[in-house]
Amino acid sequence: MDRRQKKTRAAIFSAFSSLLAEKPYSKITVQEIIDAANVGRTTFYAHFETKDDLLKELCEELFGHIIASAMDCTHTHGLYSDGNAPESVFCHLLQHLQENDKNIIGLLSCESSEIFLRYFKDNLNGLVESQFVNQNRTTNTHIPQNFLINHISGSFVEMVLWWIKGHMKQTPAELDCYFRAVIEPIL
Amino acid sequence: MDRRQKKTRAAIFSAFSSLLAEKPYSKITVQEIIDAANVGRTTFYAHFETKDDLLKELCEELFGHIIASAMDCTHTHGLYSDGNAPESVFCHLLQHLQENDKNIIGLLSCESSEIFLRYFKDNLNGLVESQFVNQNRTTNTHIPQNFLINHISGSFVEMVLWWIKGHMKQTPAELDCYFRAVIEPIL
DNA sequence: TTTGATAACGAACATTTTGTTCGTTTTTAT
DNA sequence: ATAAAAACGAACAAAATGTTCGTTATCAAA
Repeated sequence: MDRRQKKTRAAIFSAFSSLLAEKPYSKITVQEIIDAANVGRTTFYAHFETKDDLLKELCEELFGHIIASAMDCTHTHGLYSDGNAPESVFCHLLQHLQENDKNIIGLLSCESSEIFLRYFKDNLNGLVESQFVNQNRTTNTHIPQNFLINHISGSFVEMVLWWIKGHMKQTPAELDCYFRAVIEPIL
Repeated sequence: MDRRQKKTRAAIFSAFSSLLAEKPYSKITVQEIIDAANVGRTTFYAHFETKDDLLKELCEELFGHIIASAMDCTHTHGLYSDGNAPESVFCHLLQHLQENDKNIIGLLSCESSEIFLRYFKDNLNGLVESQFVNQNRTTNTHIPQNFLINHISGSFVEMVLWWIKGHMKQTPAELDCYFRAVIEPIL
């Protein structure tokens, strides 16, 4: 990709993120994004069709990154299969979040966080599912597998939201411990 | 409240709900709501400040109803404290949803369902919390109580979403059974 | 270092949406 | 029957959207 394109793309993402920190998504106008990013009106529309499109692309950049990294992680360690190794996927994810790459925390704690959470969960669902099918599970056969998958990824995302809303007082390891406590008993 | 006010309020809510079934919240204009509801522009703005305000009021009407009814339910039965009575609060909630009063299912299955889910969860959190404090719990003291509260209401809401997205194949009793299976082990 | 391609730019534009004002008509509650 | 209040519609300014077009600046590759 052309260096200029990368630059404006980054500028728009950055401006958009900043704006999200101060006002809800619905109140942000394209004009404001343009001004904050210091790009021409035409340029904005050359990159993104609409504001919604911009949001979608930002999410893909954000979560594609994190989930891909977690995917690698699951190749070596299972979901939670091998004892209590701190290298569990969920702990890995939490650490990744804590590093706050691309200001993901800012976005997950802004007024419009639900939008991002939904993207997050959709991506996570795929990851959890891919892990589940590789596991030969014996218990709880009366409960649909995709119910469990949904429960796990849903709970995780809700936990992350709780964590961030409480200003991230806990360490990833602590959180992981909590999460184990509510998930492992049902596996 | 004046009969005329009730009528226009209902007409606007109804029109808004119908529109949500066909397009996402962000793409719905006040003009469309006005046209669908057959009310004057001035009238709309006499009732609601903005589209967001309309959404908020609708949610309050929807969930205030359901949660209040569930609150009554918790006075007789505890959260899940008394064995496996089918009259548990969660089962009650699910039944209430299934009745589809005020087309709540339509709203929870539309493209913009996340918005409603968030309101739902916020209301539910209060309900779960009020039940928790009345319980003298002994186990899992190392896990923060509000983590558990968040986990329970979060999981419930995610389950409801999963249920609706799968076209509500399960009965409320079945769902309640699944939910018990993932929640009771940690209580 | 030239050069052809392409990205960014800004000004201008029609169109849509928003939110408000005001005078009139209709409906309500008493 | 009547006074109060609600609904109405037309008209309006202001703001936001999305597109066009000709110009300028930057890039990548020869």
